Amino acid sequence: MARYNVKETEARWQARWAEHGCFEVERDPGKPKYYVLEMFPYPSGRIHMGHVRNYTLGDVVARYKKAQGFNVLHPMGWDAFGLPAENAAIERGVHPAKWTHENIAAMRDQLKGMGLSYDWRREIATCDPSYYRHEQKMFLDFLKAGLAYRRESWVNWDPVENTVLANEQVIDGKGWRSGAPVEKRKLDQWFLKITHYAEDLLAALDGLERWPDKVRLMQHNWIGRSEGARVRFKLTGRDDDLEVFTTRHDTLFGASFCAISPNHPLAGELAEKDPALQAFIAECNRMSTSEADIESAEKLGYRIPVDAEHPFRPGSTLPVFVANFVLMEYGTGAIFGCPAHDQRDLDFARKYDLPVVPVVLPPDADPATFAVGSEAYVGPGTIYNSEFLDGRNVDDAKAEAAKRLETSDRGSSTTTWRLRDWGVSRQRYWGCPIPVIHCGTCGVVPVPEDQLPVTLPEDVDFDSPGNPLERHPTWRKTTCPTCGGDAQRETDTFDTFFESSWYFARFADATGSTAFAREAADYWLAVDQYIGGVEHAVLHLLYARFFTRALRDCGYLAIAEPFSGLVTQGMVCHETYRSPEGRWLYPNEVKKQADGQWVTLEGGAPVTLGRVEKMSKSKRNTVDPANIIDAYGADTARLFMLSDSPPERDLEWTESGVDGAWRYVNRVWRAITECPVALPPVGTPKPDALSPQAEQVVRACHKTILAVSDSIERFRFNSAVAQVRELTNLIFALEGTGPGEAWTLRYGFETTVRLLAPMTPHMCEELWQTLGHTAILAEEEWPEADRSLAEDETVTIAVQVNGKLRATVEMAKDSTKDAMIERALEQPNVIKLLDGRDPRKVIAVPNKIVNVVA
RNA sequence: GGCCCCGUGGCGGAACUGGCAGACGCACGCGACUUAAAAUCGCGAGCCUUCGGGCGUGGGGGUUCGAGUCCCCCCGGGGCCACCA
Repeated sequence: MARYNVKETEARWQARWAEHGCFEVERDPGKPKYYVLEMFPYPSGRIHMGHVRNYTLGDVVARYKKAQGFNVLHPMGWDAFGLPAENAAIERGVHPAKWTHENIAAMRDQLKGMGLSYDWRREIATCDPSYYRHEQKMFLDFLKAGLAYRRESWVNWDPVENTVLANEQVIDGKGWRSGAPVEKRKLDQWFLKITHYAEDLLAALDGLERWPDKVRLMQHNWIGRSEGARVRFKLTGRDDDLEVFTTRHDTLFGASFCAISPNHPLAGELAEKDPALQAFIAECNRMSTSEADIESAEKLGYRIPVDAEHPFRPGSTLPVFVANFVLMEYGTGAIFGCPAHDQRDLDFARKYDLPVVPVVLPPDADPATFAVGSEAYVGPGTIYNSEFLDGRNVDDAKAEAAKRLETSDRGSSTTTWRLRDWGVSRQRYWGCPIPVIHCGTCGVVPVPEDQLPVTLPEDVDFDSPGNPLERHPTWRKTTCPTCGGDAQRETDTFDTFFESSWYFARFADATGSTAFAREAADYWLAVDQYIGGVEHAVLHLLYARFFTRALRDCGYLAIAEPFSGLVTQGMVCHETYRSPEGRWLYPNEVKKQADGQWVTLEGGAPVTLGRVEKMSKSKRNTVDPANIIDAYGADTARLFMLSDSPPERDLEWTESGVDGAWRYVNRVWRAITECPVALPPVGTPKPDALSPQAEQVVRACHKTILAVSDSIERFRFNSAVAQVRELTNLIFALEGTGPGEAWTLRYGFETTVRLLAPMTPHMCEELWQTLGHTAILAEEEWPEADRSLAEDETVTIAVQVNGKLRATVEMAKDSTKDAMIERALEQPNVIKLLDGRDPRKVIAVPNKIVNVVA
C-alpha cells in the first residue's frame, strides 16, 4: 500500500486552497463575522517554534469558526520596523529595507508551508509607506485633538549608541546592546496622552470577560490607580508652596521631613547657586534603576536651606531634603516623610537623625509604651498624638484630614496614576518618521496632510553611531509650511509599538487609500479572538487599547476595545544539553544511548542534561520548525503543538511527542486508506439495524462532536485531540462485518476527518477525497450532533458507603432516587458494611451517585 | 518588599458548576507478526497488600453525606510590579 506522501499532499492542498481562494473573505453584512488574529511577527528571517504554536492555535479557531458558518477574517502581516534591521545594516552593511524584505519573503514561504488559513491578499508590512503614511495622519489628528504633545522629559540615554532606550531595553541599568550604563537625560520628546484614558482603561478591564484574569490584573497594576491627597506645604522665606502627594494623610501629624526629587524644579533652581547640590543631583541621575542597585542603594538626602510649614500646625516646620529615592515621574515629585509608619521614611529618618513619632496605635497596644524601633508600623489602628484626628481609625482620619486640608486651602483628596504618558520618540532610522517640521520662526509645525507620507531616505550610512537621519546631507532640509522659510524635519521616528497599535484595523481594509474604510472597520472590528505571547500583556495590549480609544475620539472607529477575546499562549521549551567543557549543545548534536546516558553525536563524549527551558539561541535548545515540517509535515507539527499542553501553559517540545503525533497521523491515514471493508457510497442513509458495537460507535461519534466542539470553544485543544483519539480507538476496533457496521465505519471515518480538519487540515482533505467526496473539506460545514443520540440509555451509578466507593450499578437513565436507593441497598458490599443496621441517611444524586451513611 | 497564579502516576496532562481521580498520550513491560530487527497490532499497568482490603491529587487543619475542586495555616515552584509616597 502506498505510504502517505506528506510533502506532496501538503503542497498540493496548499495550492488548491489558494487556487480556490478558500480563505479570501469580503465584508458581508448578511453573515455573522468572526475575526481571528495572531500577533504578527517581527520578520527576523526564520519562523521559530513559538510562531508555529501561535499560528496553529489561531488556525484551529479560524477553520473551526469558518466551518461553523462564520465569515472569518484571518489575516497576517509583518511588524517590520525595528532595531535588528539596523543592526544588520551596521554589522553587515545590508540596507534595513532589503534585509527586512528578504526576511519577509523567507518567512512568508515558511508560513505558507504550515497550511495556515490566511487571506494573503490582506498582507501588510508596517515599513511600507503605504502603511505608515496613515499613522502619520493619525498622529496629526492626535495633535489636533490634544492627544499628542511635545515636552522635555527625562529619558534613558545610551551614551554609546547615542539614542534613547525604552525601559524594556534597559537591562540591569545597562543598554541591552552596548552594555554601557544608561544615563538619565532631559530631552524634547513626543508623547501620546494615554493618561487621558487612565480611568477608562482601568474601568473597562472589567468588561473584558474573555481576557485572562492574569493579563487584566497586570494592566490593572500597571495603570496603578492610587487614592490619596495632595498637600501644599508653605515654604519658609519663599513665595511658592511645596506640593506633595500622599496616600497616608492620616499620618500627617507624624511627619518629620519633606523630600523632593533630584529632578524637581526646586532642586534645579537651588542647585544653580550650590555646586555641592549640583554634584549630588548629578550623582543621583547616574544611579541606575535596576533591581539589584535599588535593593542595595542607600537612601541619600541633601538638606536644602528651605523649611516646610506643617499644614495643621502653623509655625511648626519640617526640614526639606533632596532625596535620591523620590521620583519626579510619580505624584508631584515630592513627599512628606512619616518615619513611624513607612519603612523607607524610617530608614531615612534613622540615617539623618530625624524624629520618629508614632501616630497610629496598633490594636491592643499601650499608647504609653508603644514605640517604633527598626520596623515601621504599617497596619491598622487608632490615630493618636494627632490633635483633632485622635481616636479615629485610619480611613476616618484620612477623610477628616482631607476635609481640613480643603477648608484651609492646603490641599485636597486626589487620585494619582502610575501610568505615564507614552513617549514615542526614538532616535533611530528604521521607524516611521514623525511628521513635523521645526521652524526657527514658527516653532514646531505639523507636516501638511497633502505632503504625507514623509518617507525615509534610502541613501543612509550606518558607519558612525547615532541616528543616520540626523547626519543626512539633505533629507532634513525643508521649508516651513507656515512661513515658507528654511526649516528642518524632525529626525526622530516613532516607537515601533506605534505600528502595532492599529494594524488589526488596517487588516479590515488593507489596500484602501485611507487607513481603513469606516464601514469595513465597523463590520470586522473588534477582533473576536486575539492570540499571542503573554510578554505583551502590558505594553502592546495597553497601547492598542489606548490607540483604539484615541482613534474613536478622532472619528476613525466606533469602538473602544480592540480585542474582545484574548488568549496568551505559553512558551515552547526544550531540554538543554552541555558538553564536558560546559558548552551548550543543540538537540541535534546529542543522542541518548540505550543505557540512558546522553552523549555527543560526534565523538560520543558524555553530555550533561540540563533543565527544560524556553527555547533560545543562547542555550542552543532550539529546534528549527523547518526541519520538523520537512521530516514529518505540517500536520504532525501542528498536531503535536495542540495535543500535549493546553495553550496558556508552557509546552515541552520532545522528540517522542512528535513521534507520537506522527504515528497517529499515519494510523488514521492507514485505517481509512487501507480499510478492508467496502464502504457504502457517500450519502447512504443510516440503516435501520445496527449491531450493538455499531450502535456504540455511532453514539460515540455524536458524543465526540459535542465534546470536541466544546473543547475548541474553550481553547482546550489538548482535550479535543484526546477526545478524537478516544473515538478513533473505538472506530478502528470495529470489524465492519456485522449489521450496519460498514455504514458505521463510513460515518465514523467521516466524523473523525471532519473533527480533525482544523488541526491536521492537509491529511483530512486527502482522506475526505479518499472517502469519495469531491468538495474541499475546508469549505464544508462542521458536523452536527444529535443530542438524543449522544446520550446513553443507561448510566453507571456510583454507590458509596460513608463516601467511599463500594459498588457501581447500571441503571436506566433518569431513574428515580427511590429506585437508585433501593438498588444501592441491595449491593452485597453495602449489606456487608451495614452489617444489619439501618443506614442513618442516604443521599441520591440522579444519574450520578448514591451515598449510604452508615 | 507588594500583588497574583500553580503543585494530580516515571513524564505531559484529563476530571465545566463539589459526585466513580488518573481520560488521552509519552515512556515502560508482556505477547502476536518476522529468520531477525524496525514498523505495526493486541494486552497490562497509581502505590502498598497477609489478596479480605488499605493508602492515595505538596503538608496540616476545617466545612460537607461526599473535597483534586470550597475555607484557614504552612511548604515548594513560577509570574508581574517595585525606592510608587
